[in-house]
Amino acid sequence: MTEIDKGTESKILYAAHKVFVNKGFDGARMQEIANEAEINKALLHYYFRSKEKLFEAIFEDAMGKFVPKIFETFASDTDFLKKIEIFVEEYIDLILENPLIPIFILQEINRNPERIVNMIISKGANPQLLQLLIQKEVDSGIIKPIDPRQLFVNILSLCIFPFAGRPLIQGVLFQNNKEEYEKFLVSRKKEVSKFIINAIKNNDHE
Amino acid sequence: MTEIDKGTESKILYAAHKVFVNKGFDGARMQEIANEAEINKALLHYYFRSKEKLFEAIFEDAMGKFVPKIFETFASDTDFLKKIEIFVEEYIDLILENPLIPIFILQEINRNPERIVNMIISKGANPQLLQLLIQKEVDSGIIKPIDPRQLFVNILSLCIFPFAGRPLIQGVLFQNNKEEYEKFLVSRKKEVSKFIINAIKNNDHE
DNA sequence: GTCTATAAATTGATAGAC
DNA sequence: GTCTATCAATTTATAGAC
Repeated sequence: MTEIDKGTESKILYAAHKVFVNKGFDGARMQEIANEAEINKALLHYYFRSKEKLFEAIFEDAMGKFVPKIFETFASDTDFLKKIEIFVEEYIDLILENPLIPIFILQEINRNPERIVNMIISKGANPQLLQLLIQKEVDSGIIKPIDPRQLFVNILSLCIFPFAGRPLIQGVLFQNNKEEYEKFLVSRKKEVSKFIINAIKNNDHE
Repeated sequence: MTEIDKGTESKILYAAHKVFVNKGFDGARMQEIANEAEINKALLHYYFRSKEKLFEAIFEDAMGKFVPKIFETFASDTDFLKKIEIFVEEYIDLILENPLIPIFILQEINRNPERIVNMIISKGANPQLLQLLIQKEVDSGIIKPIDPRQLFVNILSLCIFPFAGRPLIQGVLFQNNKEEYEKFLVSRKKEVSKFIINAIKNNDHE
């Protein structure tokens, strides 16, 4: 806790977040969460019925922070290429503040793929709108012809993967230099949108 | 086993691969591996001392299939842009045959980041060479100025992420239509290299 | 090499006192 | 609400017969 004791339930949620995000559901231990929260293990079951319920609270919260954001930025009515710049910058910033969330989410959706879709839709995701919006840019000739879904997945890939694969890339490309990799990630905020815009901008158009 | 009984050790490795890749180390159970291999649980410990040792055999094998390949393609002496085409096509094909390996590797390197680096180097990865090679292309004006490491990470992101995030993307963008998503992944073999080449090709140059 | 039986340790969950 | 003590089930690993 950064703040001064916000009550037991908050302490539990904070501790559970830390442990689940680091270890995943299968690797997490209720005892470790209790220790982290500086309370007794039995109290976890008093506030949340089971490990599964406690996990769901944490997972839903993580999804809520990372999924709607994707669709919000693109729903604004700025210039499309500008929207990409803003999205990439803000999304990488968001992940920089919670660098373990991507691998946590990827891990858990693969462990239990069924529950995902409804959760996402309920959190306000509107993939159809986003696709139409991209298609409109293609039709008007502002960007080169591309399947909107491919572009969408490309954008997400470029933002998210470097965090999910961090140990690998940091180890191989940066001799495990944490600070250098941090800089590398920060500089991606500009590099990635440059890369995407170069890829799709239609130079014939004016 | 697709082939007719290759001996106990092979049966174990095949079964362990299946279970570990699907469930991860923490989620895997020795009993399930034994069932899958149609042998007794004690026999697992006879052939491999412990769950940890058995896991390492599987993990090393997975790394061996997916890491060296990255550097091999780029070491050939074809035209650089052609190399990107070939790499993207072949690497996506490789993952299509083992679609769960990416999330498996990402999950396990995050669970135990330390052991990674040495393993990769020992498998013949040569990141320095690849960086120099990209830098040469920049210097000669064939591709636009870019940090070689950024380009490298971009290529990997675009190839790997759509598999790691499959349940999410397939669920949201494809209403969970498995066949459609399969087609989408296959068409990425062409789409991704087009995207990358558009992004980096220097049109001023000739 | 392969099996049955079982040990030994871990872990999620509950009972019951305060 | 919070704690101690403990249950019950699971799970890795080993002993020992064949």
